[in-house]
Amino acid sequence: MTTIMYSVKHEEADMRVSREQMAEHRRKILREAGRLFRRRGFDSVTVADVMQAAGLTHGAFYGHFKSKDDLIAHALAGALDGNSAGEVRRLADYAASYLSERHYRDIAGGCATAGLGGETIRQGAEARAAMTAGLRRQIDRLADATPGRDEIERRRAAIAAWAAMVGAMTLARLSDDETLSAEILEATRAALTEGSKPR
Amino acid sequence: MTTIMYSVKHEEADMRVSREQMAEHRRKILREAGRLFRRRGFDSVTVADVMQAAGLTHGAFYGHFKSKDDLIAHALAGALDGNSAGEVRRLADYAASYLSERHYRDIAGGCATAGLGGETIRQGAEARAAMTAGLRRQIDRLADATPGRDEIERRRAAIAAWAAMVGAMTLARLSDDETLSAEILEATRAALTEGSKPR
DNA sequence: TGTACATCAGTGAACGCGCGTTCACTGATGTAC
DNA sequence: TGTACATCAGTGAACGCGCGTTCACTGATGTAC
Repeated sequence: MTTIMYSVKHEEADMRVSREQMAEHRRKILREAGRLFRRRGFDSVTVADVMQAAGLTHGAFYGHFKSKDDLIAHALAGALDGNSAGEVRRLADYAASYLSERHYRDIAGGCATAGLGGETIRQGAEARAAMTAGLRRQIDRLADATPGRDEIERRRAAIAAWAAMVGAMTLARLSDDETLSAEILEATRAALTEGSKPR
Repeated sequence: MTTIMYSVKHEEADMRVSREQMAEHRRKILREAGRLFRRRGFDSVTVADVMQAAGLTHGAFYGHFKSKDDLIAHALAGALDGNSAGEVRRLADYAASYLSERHYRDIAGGCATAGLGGETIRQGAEARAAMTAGLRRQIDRLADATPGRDEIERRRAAIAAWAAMVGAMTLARLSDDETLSAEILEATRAALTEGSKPR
Protein backbone atom coordinates (compact mmCIF):
# COMPACT_ATOMS: atom_id res chain seq x y z
CA MET A 1 0.00 0.00 0.00
CA THR A 2 1.30 3.34 -0.94
CA THR A 3 0.27 6.58 0.59
CA ILE A 4 0.64 9.57 -1.60
CA MET A 5 1.24 12.65 0.49
CA TYR A 6 0.60 16.05 -0.82
CA SER A 7 2.62 18.71 0.86
CA VAL A 8 0.09 21.44 1.22
CA LYS A 9 1.47 24.74 2.32
CA HIS A 10 -1.30 27.05 3.38
CA GLU A 11 1.17 29.82 3.64
CA GLU A 12 4.86 29.61 3.04
CA ALA A 13 5.65 29.93 6.71
CA ASP A 14 8.77 27.81 6.43
CA MET A 15 12.20 29.07 7.25
CA ARG A 16 13.27 32.55 6.42
CA VAL A 17 10.46 34.67 4.96
CA SER A 18 10.62 38.09 3.38
CA ARG A 19 10.49 41.25 5.40
CA GLU A 20 6.98 42.12 4.36
CA GLN A 21 5.98 38.57 5.22
CA MET A 22 7.45 39.08 8.63
CA ALA A 23 5.58 42.35 9.10
CA GLU A 24 2.43 40.57 8.01
CA HIS A 25 3.14 37.82 10.54
CA ARG A 26 3.52 40.38 13.28
CA ARG A 27 0.21 41.95 12.38
CA LYS A 28 -1.45 38.55 12.37
CA ILE A 29 0.02 37.65 15.76
CA LEU A 30 -1.31 40.90 17.20
CA ARG A 31 -4.73 40.43 15.67
CA GLU A 32 -5.08 36.85 16.89
CA ALA A 33 -3.70 37.74 20.31
CA GLY A 34 -6.23 40.53 20.61
CA ARG A 35 -9.07 38.16 19.83
CA LEU A 36 -7.82 35.35 22.07
CA PHE A 37 -7.15 37.65 25.01
CA ARG A 38 -10.59 39.18 24.78
CA ARG A 39 -12.20 35.79 24.66
CA ARG A 40 -10.18 33.95 27.26
CA GLY A 41 -8.28 36.55 29.26
CA PHE A 42 -4.55 37.21 29.42
CA ASP A 43 -3.51 34.38 31.69
CA SER A 44 -5.21 31.42 30.10
CA VAL A 45 -3.98 32.26 26.61
CA THR A 46 -0.47 30.91 26.09
CA VAL A 47 2.20 32.20 23.77
CA ALA A 48 1.89 28.90 21.89
CA ASP A 49 -1.88 29.43 21.50
CA VAL A 50 -1.33 32.81 19.93
CA MET A 51 1.38 31.59 17.59
CA GLN A 52 -0.68 28.62 16.53
CA ALA A 53 -3.63 30.90 15.79
CA ALA A 54 -1.28 32.99 13.67
CA GLY A 55 -0.09 29.87 11.82
CA LEU A 56 3.41 29.84 13.27
CA THR A 57 5.29 27.89 15.92
CA HIS A 58 5.95 29.23 19.38
CA GLY A 59 9.71 29.50 18.85
CA ALA A 60 9.27 32.38 16.41
CA PHE A 61 7.50 34.46 19.01
CA TYR A 62 10.60 36.03 20.51
CA GLY A 63 11.68 37.33 17.15
CA HIS A 64 8.61 39.55 17.25
CA PHE A 65 8.14 40.47 20.91
CA LYS A 66 10.29 40.87 23.98
CA SER A 67 7.99 38.87 26.22
CA LYS A 68 4.37 37.88 26.73
CA ASP A 69 3.85 41.12 28.66
CA ASP A 70 5.16 43.01 25.66
CA LEU A 71 2.67 41.19 23.45
CA ILE A 72 -0.15 41.99 25.88
CA ALA A 73 0.64 45.70 25.78
CA HIS A 74 0.82 45.81 21.99
CA ALA A 75 -2.22 43.61 21.42
CA LEU A 76 -4.23 45.72 23.83
CA ALA A 77 -3.19 48.93 22.13
CA GLY A 78 -4.15 47.43 18.79
CA ALA A 79 -7.52 46.20 20.00
CA LEU A 80 -8.32 49.56 21.54
CA ASP A 81 -7.35 51.32 18.31
CA GLY A 82 -9.62 48.98 16.40
CA ASN A 83 -12.48 49.67 18.76
CA SER A 84 -12.23 53.42 18.49
CA ALA A 85 -12.13 53.47 14.71
CA GLY A 86 -14.83 55.60 13.17
CA GLU A 87 -16.49 58.70 14.46
CA VAL A 88 -19.28 58.76 16.99
CA ARG A 89 -22.21 60.76 15.75
CA ARG A 90 -24.77 60.69 18.49
CA LEU A 91 -24.23 59.22 21.92
CA ALA A 92 -27.65 57.56 21.97
CA ASP A 93 -26.96 55.70 18.73
CA TYR A 94 -23.55 54.64 19.90
CA ALA A 95 -24.99 53.35 23.17
CA ALA A 96 -27.68 51.40 21.35
CA SER A 97 -25.10 49.72 19.18
CA TYR A 98 -22.65 49.15 22.03
CA LEU A 99 -25.35 47.62 24.20
CA SER A 100 -26.67 45.39 21.42
CA GLU A 101 -27.02 41.63 21.64
CA ARG A 102 -24.58 41.38 18.77
CA HIS A 103 -21.84 43.09 20.75
CA TYR A 104 -22.78 41.11 23.86
CA ARG A 105 -22.06 37.88 21.99
CA ASP A 106 -18.95 39.03 20.17
CA ILE A 107 -16.47 39.06 23.02
CA ALA A 108 -13.48 38.24 20.84
CA GLY A 109 -14.19 41.07 18.42
CA GLY A 110 -15.85 43.45 20.85
CA CYS A 111 -14.77 46.26 23.10
CA ALA A 112 -11.41 45.60 24.71
CA THR A 113 -12.27 47.73 27.72
CA ALA A 114 -15.30 45.60 28.53
CA GLY A 115 -13.50 42.38 27.72
CA LEU A 116 -10.19 43.05 29.42
CA GLY A 117 -10.60 46.12 31.59
CA GLY A 118 -10.96 44.22 34.83
CA GLU A 119 -7.81 42.23 34.22
CA THR A 120 -5.68 45.04 32.89
CA ILE A 121 -5.69 46.68 36.30
CA ARG A 122 -3.25 43.95 37.36
CA GLN A 123 -1.14 44.03 34.21
CA GLY A 124 2.16 45.79 33.65
CA ALA A 125 2.72 49.50 33.31
CA GLU A 126 2.70 49.44 29.51
CA ALA A 127 -0.64 47.67 29.30
CA ARG A 128 -2.11 50.09 31.84
CA ALA A 129 -0.75 53.01 29.83
CA ALA A 130 -2.30 51.67 26.63
CA MET A 131 -5.63 51.35 28.40
CA THR A 132 -5.43 54.83 29.85
CA ALA A 133 -4.67 56.29 26.44
CA GLY A 134 -7.60 54.38 24.96
CA LEU A 135 -9.86 55.58 27.75
CA ARG A 136 -8.89 59.22 27.16
CA ARG A 137 -9.53 58.89 23.44
CA GLN A 138 -12.91 57.31 24.05
CA ILE A 139 -14.00 60.01 26.50
CA ASP A 140 -13.01 62.72 24.02
CA ARG A 141 -14.86 60.98 21.21
CA LEU A 142 -17.99 60.53 23.23
CA ALA A 143 -17.91 64.04 24.64
CA ASP A 144 -18.06 65.42 21.11
CA ALA A 145 -21.21 63.40 20.47
CA THR A 146 -22.88 64.16 23.79
CA PRO A 147 -25.47 66.88 24.16
CA GLY A 148 -24.91 69.42 26.93
CA ARG A 149 -24.67 73.09 27.72
CA ASP A 150 -20.90 73.40 27.69
CA GLU A 151 -17.73 71.42 27.20
CA ILE A 152 -17.45 70.55 30.89
CA GLU A 153 -20.98 69.26 31.11
CA ARG A 154 -20.64 67.23 27.92
CA ARG A 155 -17.45 65.64 29.18
CA ARG A 156 -19.06 64.74 32.47
CA ALA A 157 -22.05 63.19 30.77
CA ALA A 158 -19.80 61.29 28.36
CA ILE A 159 -17.79 59.79 31.22
CA ALA A 160 -20.89 58.68 33.09
CA ALA A 161 -22.37 57.21 29.91
CA TRP A 162 -19.17 55.36 29.08
CA ALA A 163 -19.00 53.95 32.61
CA ALA A 164 -22.59 52.74 32.28
CA MET A 165 -21.88 51.08 28.92
CA VAL A 166 -18.77 49.27 30.09
CA GLY A 167 -20.42 48.29 33.37
CA ALA A 168 -23.59 47.04 31.69
CA MET A 169 -21.66 44.91 29.21
CA THR A 170 -19.57 43.46 32.03
CA LEU A 171 -22.61 42.66 34.15
CA ALA A 172 -24.54 41.22 31.22
CA ARG A 173 -21.69 38.90 30.32
CA LEU A 174 -21.23 37.99 33.96
CA SER A 175 -24.74 36.70 34.39
CA ASP A 176 -25.28 33.06 33.56
CA ASP A 177 -28.94 33.77 32.87
CA GLU A 178 -29.41 35.28 29.44
CA THR A 179 -32.79 36.75 30.34
CA LEU A 180 -31.10 38.80 33.04
CA SER A 181 -28.28 39.69 30.62
CA ALA A 182 -30.78 41.01 28.09
CA GLU A 183 -32.60 42.95 30.78
CA ILE A 184 -29.39 44.64 31.91
CA LEU A 185 -28.51 45.70 28.38
CA GLU A 186 -32.03 46.88 27.72
CA ALA A 187 -32.33 48.87 30.94
CA THR A 188 -29.02 50.63 30.41
CA ARG A 189 -29.84 51.31 26.77
CA ALA A 190 -33.10 52.90 27.86
CA ALA A 191 -31.38 55.05 30.46
CA LEU A 192 -28.78 56.31 28.00
CA THR A 193 -31.26 56.89 25.21
CA GLU A 194 -34.17 58.48 26.97
CA GLY A 195 -34.76 62.17 26.44
CA SER A 196 -31.99 62.42 23.93
CA LYS A 197 -34.10 61.64 20.91
CA PRO A 198 -35.70 64.72 19.43
CA ARG A 199 -39.40 63.99 19.01
CA MET B 1 27.94 31.30 71.80
CA THR B 2 24.51 30.13 72.64
CA THR B 3 21.37 31.15 70.88
CA ILE B 4 18.24 30.96 72.93
CA MET B 5 15.25 30.28 70.79
CA TYR B 6 11.78 31.03 71.88
CA SER B 7 9.13 28.92 70.27
CA VAL B 8 6.40 31.45 69.64
CA LYS B 9 3.11 30.04 68.52
CA HIS B 10 0.90 32.76 67.22
CA GLU B 11 -1.94 30.32 67.04
CA GLU B 12 -1.89 26.68 67.93
CA ALA B 13 -2.09 25.63 64.32
CA ASP B 14 -0.10 22.45 64.89
CA MET B 15 -1.42 19.02 64.16
CA ARG B 16 -5.00 18.07 64.83
CA VAL B 17 -7.10 21.00 66.03
CA SER B 18 -10.59 21.04 67.44
CA ARG B 19 -13.65 21.14 65.25
CA GLU B 20 -14.47 24.73 66.05
CA GLN B 21 -10.85 25.58 65.32
CA MET B 22 -11.22 23.92 61.96
CA ALA B 23 -14.40 25.85 61.22
CA GLU B 24 -12.59 29.01 62.24
CA HIS B 25 -9.73 28.08 59.90
CA ARG B 26 -12.14 27.61 57.03
CA ARG B 27 -13.66 31.04 57.66
CA LYS B 28 -10.21 32.58 57.76
CA ILE B 29 -9.18 30.88 54.52
CA LEU B 30 -12.30 32.23 52.82
CA ARG B 31 -11.79 35.72 54.18
CA GLU B 32 -8.15 35.89 53.16
CA ALA B 33 -8.88 34.33 49.77
CA GLY B 34 -11.59 36.93 49.17
CA ARG B 35 -9.17 39.73 49.92
CA LEU B 36 -6.27 38.29 47.93
CA PHE B 37 -8.43 37.51 44.91
CA ARG B 38 -9.87 41.02 44.84
CA ARG B 39 -6.43 42.54 45.09
CA ARG B 40 -4.51 40.31 42.70
CA GLY B 41 -7.06 38.36 40.66
CA PHE B 42 -7.83 34.65 40.68
CA ASP B 43 -4.91 33.41 38.65
CA SER B 44 -2.00 35.11 40.31
CA VAL B 45 -3.06 34.10 43.80
CA THR B 46 -1.85 30.59 44.59
CA VAL B 47 -3.35 28.09 46.98
CA ALA B 48 -0.16 28.42 49.02
CA ASP B 49 -0.58 32.22 49.16
CA VAL B 50 -4.07 31.86 50.56
CA MET B 51 -3.07 29.25 53.12
CA GLN B 52 -0.10 31.29 54.24
CA ALA B 53 -2.32 34.33 54.67
CA ALA B 54 -4.59 32.16 56.81
CA GLY B 55 -1.62 31.01 58.90
CA LEU B 56 -1.62 27.42 57.64
CA THR B 57 0.41 25.35 55.21
CA HIS B 58 -0.77 24.51 51.72
CA GLY B 59 -1.20 20.80 52.44
CA ALA B 60 -4.16 21.47 54.70
CA PHE B 61 -6.05 23.15 51.89
CA TYR B 62 -7.64 20.01 50.48
CA GLY B 63 -9.14 19.17 53.82
CA HIS B 64 -11.25 22.29 53.42
CA PHE B 65 -11.95 22.58 49.70
CA LYS B 66 -12.26 20.26 46.73
CA SER B 67 -10.06 22.37 44.49
CA LYS B 68 -8.92 25.92 43.81
CA ASP B 69 -12.05 26.42 41.69
CA ASP B 70 -14.13 25.34 44.63
CA LEU B 71 -12.37 27.91 46.80
CA ILE B 72 -12.94 30.60 44.19
CA ALA B 73 -16.67 29.93 44.10
CA HIS B 74 -17.00 29.97 47.90
CA ALA B 75 -14.73 32.97 48.42
CA LEU B 76 -16.63 34.88 45.77
CA ALA B 77 -19.98 34.05 47.35
CA GLY B 78 -18.62 35.16 50.71
CA ALA B 79 -17.22 38.42 49.38
CA LEU B 80 -20.48 39.22 47.61
CA ASP B 81 -22.42 38.51 50.79
CA GLY B 82 -20.11 40.81 52.69
CA ASN B 83 -20.60 43.56 50.13
CA SER B 84 -24.36 43.44 50.21
CA ALA B 85 -24.62 43.53 53.98
CA GLY B 86 -26.75 46.39 55.25
CA GLU B 87 -29.74 48.04 53.70
CA VAL B 88 -29.55 50.67 51.01
CA ARG B 89 -31.54 53.75 51.98
CA ARG B 90 -31.22 56.13 49.09
CA LEU B 91 -29.58 55.35 45.78
CA ALA B 92 -27.82 58.71 45.63
CA ASP B 93 -26.18 58.16 49.01
CA TYR B 94 -25.15 54.66 48.09
CA ALA B 95 -23.64 55.87 44.83
CA ALA B 96 -21.73 58.63 46.62
CA SER B 97 -20.25 56.11 49.02
CA TYR B 98 -19.60 53.50 46.34
CA LEU B 99 -17.85 56.01 44.12
CA SER B 100 -15.75 57.43 46.95
CA GLU B 101 -11.98 57.66 46.92
CA ARG B 102 -11.97 55.38 49.94
CA HIS B 103 -13.65 52.58 48.01
CA TYR B 104 -11.47 53.28 44.98
CA ARG B 105 -8.39 52.59 47.07
CA ASP B 106 -9.71 49.61 49.00
CA ILE B 107 -9.67 46.98 46.29
CA ALA B 108 -9.05 44.09 48.68
CA GLY B 109 -11.99 45.02 50.89
CA GLY B 110 -14.17 46.61 48.24
CA CYS B 111 -16.90 45.49 45.89
CA ALA B 112 -16.25 42.02 44.51
CA THR B 113 -18.18 42.76 41.34
CA ALA B 114 -15.93 45.68 40.49
CA GLY B 115 -12.81 43.84 41.60
CA LEU B 116 -13.47 40.46 40.04
CA GLY B 117 -16.42 40.83 37.67
CA GLY B 118 -14.32 40.96 34.54
CA GLU B 119 -12.46 37.78 35.43
CA THR B 120 -15.40 35.81 36.71
CA ILE B 121 -16.85 35.67 33.21
CA ARG B 122 -14.15 33.10 32.46
CA GLN B 123 -14.47 31.18 35.70
CA GLY B 124 -16.35 27.96 36.35
CA ALA B 125 -20.09 27.52 36.51
CA GLU B 126 -20.24 27.77 40.29
CA ALA B 127 -18.38 31.06 40.42
CA ARG B 128 -20.61 32.44 37.67
CA ALA B 129 -23.68 31.28 39.58
CA ALA B 130 -22.49 32.97 42.76
CA MET B 131 -21.95 36.19 40.82
CA THR B 132 -25.36 36.01 39.19
CA ALA B 133 -27.03 35.48 42.55
CA GLY B 134 -25.11 38.45 43.97
CA LEU B 135 -26.08 40.55 40.99
CA ARG B 136 -29.77 39.73 41.43
CA ARG B 137 -29.65 40.59 45.12
CA GLN B 138 -27.92 43.87 44.40
CA ILE B 139 -30.44 44.89 41.75
CA ASP B 140 -33.30 44.14 44.12
CA ARG B 141 -31.67 46.08 46.93
CA LEU B 142 -31.02 49.08 44.75
CA ALA B 143 -34.45 49.02 43.14
CA ASP B 144 -36.01 49.40 46.58
CA ALA B 145 -33.94 52.53 47.16
CA THR B 146 -34.45 54.04 43.72
CA PRO B 147 -37.06 56.69 43.03
CA GLY B 148 -39.45 56.05 40.16
CA ARG B 149 -43.07 55.85 39.18
CA ASP B 150 -43.51 52.10 39.41
CA GLU B 151 -41.65 48.91 40.20
CA ILE B 152 -40.59 48.39 36.58
CA GLU B 153 -39.17 51.85 36.23
CA ARG B 154 -37.36 51.64 39.56
CA ARG B 155 -35.79 48.34 38.58
CA ARG B 156 -34.66 49.74 35.25
CA ALA B 157 -33.13 52.77 36.86
CA ALA B 158 -31.45 50.60 39.50
CA ILE B 159 -29.85 48.41 36.84
CA ALA B 160 -28.53 51.35 34.87
CA ALA B 161 -27.21 52.97 38.04
CA TRP B 162 -25.50 49.78 39.14
CA ALA B 163 -23.90 49.37 35.73
CA ALA B 164 -22.61 52.93 35.93
CA MET B 165 -21.17 52.37 39.41
CA VAL B 166 -19.37 49.15 38.53
CA GLY B 167 -18.17 50.58 35.23
CA ALA B 168 -16.93 53.80 36.77
CA MET B 169 -15.00 51.96 39.50
CA THR B 170 -13.45 49.68 36.88
CA LEU B 171 -12.44 52.57 34.64
CA ALA B 172 -11.12 54.63 37.54
CA ARG B 173 -8.92 51.77 38.72
CA LEU B 174 -7.81 51.07 35.18
CA SER B 175 -6.41 54.52 34.63
CA ASP B 176 -2.80 55.01 35.64
CA ASP B 177 -3.45 58.72 36.09
CA GLU B 178 -5.12 59.44 39.39
CA THR B 179 -6.43 62.79 38.21
CA LEU B 180 -8.39 61.00 35.51
CA SER B 181 -9.50 58.37 38.01
CA ALA B 182 -10.87 61.03 40.32
CA GLU B 183 -12.60 62.74 37.42
CA ILE B 184 -14.33 59.52 36.39
CA LEU B 185 -15.61 58.88 39.89
CA GLU B 186 -16.71 62.47 40.28
CA ALA B 187 -18.52 62.64 36.94
CA THR B 188 -20.41 59.41 37.56
CA ARG B 189 -21.26 60.45 41.10
CA ALA B 190 -22.68 63.69 39.73
CA ALA B 191 -24.74 61.88 37.10
CA LEU B 192 -26.21 59.47 39.64
CA THR B 193 -26.85 62.12 42.25
CA GLU B 194 -28.22 65.01 40.23
CA GLY B 195 -31.90 65.73 40.51
CA SER B 196 -32.40 63.12 43.18
CA LYS B 197 -31.70 65.43 46.08
CA PRO B 198 -34.77 67.26 47.24
CA ARG B 199 -33.92 70.93 47.43
C1' DT C 1 21.63 39.83 -15.09
C1' DG C 2 24.07 36.07 -12.61
C1' DT C 3 26.70 33.97 -8.71
C1' DA C 4 28.52 33.40 -3.77
C1' DC C 5 27.77 34.27 0.68
C1' DA C 6 26.08 36.40 4.96
C1' DT C 7 21.94 37.23 7.30
C1' DC C 8 18.18 36.06 9.91
C1' DA C 9 12.82 34.39 10.34
C1' DG C 10 11.08 30.36 11.58
C1' DT C 11 11.42 25.43 13.61
C1' DG C 12 11.11 22.26 17.29
C1' DA C 13 13.50 20.27 21.16
C1' DA C 14 14.82 21.39 25.69
C1' DC C 15 15.11 23.96 30.12
C1' DG C 16 13.54 25.45 34.44
C1' DC C 17 10.30 27.19 37.31
C1' DG C 18 5.85 27.54 39.61
C1' DC C 19 1.66 25.79 40.75
C1' DG C 20 -2.25 22.55 41.80
C1' DT C 21 -2.61 18.39 43.88
C1' DT C 22 -1.31 14.06 46.49
C1' DC C 23 0.38 11.46 50.28
C1' DA C 24 2.84 9.32 54.27
C1' DC C 25 3.28 10.91 58.61
C1' DT C 26 2.32 13.27 63.23
C1' DG C 27 0.18 13.94 67.39
C1' DA C 28 -3.83 16.33 69.56
C1' DT C 29 -8.82 15.57 69.76
C1' DG C 30 -12.66 13.12 70.94
C1' DT C 31 -14.90 8.86 72.06
C1' DA C 32 -15.73 4.26 74.15
C1' DC C 33 -15.36 1.91 78.21
C1' DT D 1 -13.75 11.23 86.33
C1' DG D 2 -9.87 8.55 84.25
C1' DT D 3 -7.60 5.63 80.64
C1' DA D 4 -6.79 3.51 75.85
C1' DC D 5 -7.40 3.98 71.34
C1' DA D 6 -9.23 5.47 66.88
C1' DT D 7 -9.83 9.49 64.25
C1' DC D 8 -8.42 13.06 61.49
C1' DA D 9 -6.58 18.32 60.83
C1' DG D 10 -2.45 19.89 59.72
C1' DT D 11 2.58 19.28 57.99
C1' DG D 12 5.93 19.29 54.47
C1' DA D 13 8.06 16.62 50.87
C1' DA D 14 7.14 15.09 46.37
C1' DC D 15 4.82 14.61 41.83
C1' DG D 16 3.60 15.97 37.34
C1' DC D 17 2.13 19.11 34.21
C1' DG D 18 2.06 23.42 31.66
C1' DC D 19 4.00 27.47 30.39
C1' DG D 20 7.41 31.23 29.32
C1' DT D 21 11.69 31.35 27.46
C1' DT D 22 16.12 29.78 25.18
C1' DC D 23 18.87 27.81 21.62
C1' DA D 24 21.15 25.08 17.91
C1' DC D 25 19.81 24.45 13.52
C1' DT D 26 17.76 25.22 8.70
C1' DG D 27 17.40 27.15 4.41
C1' DA D 28 15.25 31.12 1.90
C1' DT D 29 16.17 36.05 1.49
C1' DG D 30 18.78 39.77 0.22
C1' DT D 31 23.16 41.85 -0.78
C1' DA D 32 27.89 42.47 -2.64
C1' DC D 33 30.46 41.84 -6.54
